[in-house]
Amino acid sequence: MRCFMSEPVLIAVAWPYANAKIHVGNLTGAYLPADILARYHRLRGRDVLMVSGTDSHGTPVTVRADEEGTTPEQVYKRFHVEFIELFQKLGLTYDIYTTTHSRNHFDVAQKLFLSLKENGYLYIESSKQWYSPEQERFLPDRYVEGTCYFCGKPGARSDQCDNCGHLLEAEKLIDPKSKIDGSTPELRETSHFYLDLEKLQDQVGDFLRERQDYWRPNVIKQSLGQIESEGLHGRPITRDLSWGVPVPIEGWDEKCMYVWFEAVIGYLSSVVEWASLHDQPEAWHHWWTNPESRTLYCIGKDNIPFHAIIWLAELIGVSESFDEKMGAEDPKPLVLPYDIPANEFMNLEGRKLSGSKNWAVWGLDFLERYDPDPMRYYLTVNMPETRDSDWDWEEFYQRNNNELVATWGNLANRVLSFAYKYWEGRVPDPGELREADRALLASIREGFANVEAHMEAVKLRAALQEGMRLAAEVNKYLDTSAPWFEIKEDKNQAAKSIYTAMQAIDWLKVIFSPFLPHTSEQLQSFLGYEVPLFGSLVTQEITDELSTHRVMLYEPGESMTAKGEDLWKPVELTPGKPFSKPSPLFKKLDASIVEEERAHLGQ
RNA sequence: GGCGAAGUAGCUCAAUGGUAGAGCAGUGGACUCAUAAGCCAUUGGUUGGCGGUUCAAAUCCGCCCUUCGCCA
Repeated sequence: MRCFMSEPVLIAVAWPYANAKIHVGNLTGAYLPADILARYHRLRGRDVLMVSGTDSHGTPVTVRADEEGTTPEQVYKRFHVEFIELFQKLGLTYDIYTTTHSRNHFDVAQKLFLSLKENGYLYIESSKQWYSPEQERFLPDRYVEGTCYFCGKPGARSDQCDNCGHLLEAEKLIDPKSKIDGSTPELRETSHFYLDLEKLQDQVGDFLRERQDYWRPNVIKQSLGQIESEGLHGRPITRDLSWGVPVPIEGWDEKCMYVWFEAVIGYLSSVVEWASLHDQPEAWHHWWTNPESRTLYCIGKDNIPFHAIIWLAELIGVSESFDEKMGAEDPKPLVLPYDIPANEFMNLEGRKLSGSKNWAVWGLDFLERYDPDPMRYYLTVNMPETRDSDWDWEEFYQRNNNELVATWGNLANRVLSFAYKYWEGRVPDPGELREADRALLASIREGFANVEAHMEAVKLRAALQEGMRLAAEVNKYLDTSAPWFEIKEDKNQAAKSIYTAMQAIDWLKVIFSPFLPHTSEQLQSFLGYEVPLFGSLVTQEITDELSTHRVMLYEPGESMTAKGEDLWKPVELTPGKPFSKPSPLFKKLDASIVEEERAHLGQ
């Protein structure tokens, strides 16, 4: 059983939707920055929980299931299993990666829905929707096609014409047909619950205004801009659909909650699930009702309104009612977002990513040919933190060879090889350090503080850049002290140089570990540590009354970060300590990969 | 159409009113422990365009162009 004594940090990661593979844009936008933050906070000894899961419900999943002649559940599971495989290979340390299709999520989502209703933030309104008499069910807009009343072209969806771009009113669509069986649907009156955003808008606006100085401008201004220009309006949060979380009200069990309303609740339900899987069912409070808790939402810019407005409004509206429903004697409100460091998008070779045109670099496909750390490196130095960025194979190749291999990997290799050769695999004893040695170590020490500042501000590319600058500084130091000369004259002098460089590498290993965990662990073992920095990822099948679902869990195990100590600081390397013969951390890539990879695009 | 973000060296990005900088690429050099890696030096910019405010603008204001996201 784990004890939670330290500062709670919840890393809430966007939930991938179960109808498309994950590409580098998804990774750099949300999933990778989340893991970098999670690992950093773990190193600080904080009580980190990184959570997410597959967004499994909604119309697109049912559309695909219909097309493939299978069930929505099978469709979501196929993607879900692939997502987990990718995250595991890339080393994304989700404490729990689950799904919205679980009994637990249903319970939590329904409790939250009822809390909002009881607190007066839901209302019912009726509208006209397409209904298929043949199938005896309502049809989503995208199931109905007809002729556009603007441009006269057939094949227009009932809500929008792809030909002329006009938004359409369903009633006016000419000759509507169901895409499923070609039958003619009719418009019928139907009722739905709406989230009363008008009632919550002042509280949402005030909350955002208080965070103007440290949230990213894109997030704050977009949300406030909408509130201040148009104001917020009620939004329907239920659907006439069977694949989803049923509305928990008598007479409404034919309807489901709308995915955008329900999936974000996963940030809460996954923590509840994590707690119960670890036999500490009350532990979710540590992150969700504790005023000390910091919740960071890692998302892409397309998700900003759902998090900075709608989810925020849900949390404010629920207040302590959810805790009450969970049986708390002294119920507390849910914790509101500490930060939402949304990223922009990543393009590919100058063009927008497009799954349907195969204009994408797919995560799993990439990892069949390359290692995870080079991908993590390139995606971080190119992270779209302030504007859209671009994946360019030439640049990937250059940065891998010039920066990872040449500056950092080669530094570790040259120093450890030299030390291994002349000191028989033991850390040399430096005696008293010289001025230049102390100066180098002082600047790495300063590096911890610099990188820390960037990490706390979620400026990950600047943080990694600082790490590389420090690695270059060690290279410069070596060139000046030139231990390969010293060794010929006076081995004691060389011992000082090599000890200093090894010490620097040991520290840089920590600084780089949130970004490059696989190679930092390799260094950890080369340097003779018996315990790894981080734990490992495992999967498990969970069966509940609803279904069976796979979860991925992070297990701290016996790792250094499991102890809850602050490891983000220089620790002295013991002279005489045994270490092993090193091998290169990174592979040098051949220039030919650029053309090969480019040839695959768009095929 | 409304809201928002972005446009700076060949490329990727810094620089919140005070002489436009860094890394990579390019060019030149000395060295050899290391994955021919590393180190030193160096070329390169009408800051998307036009206008305005100011002693001073990449930065503030207005209009326009281009790209992207959300909403209608």
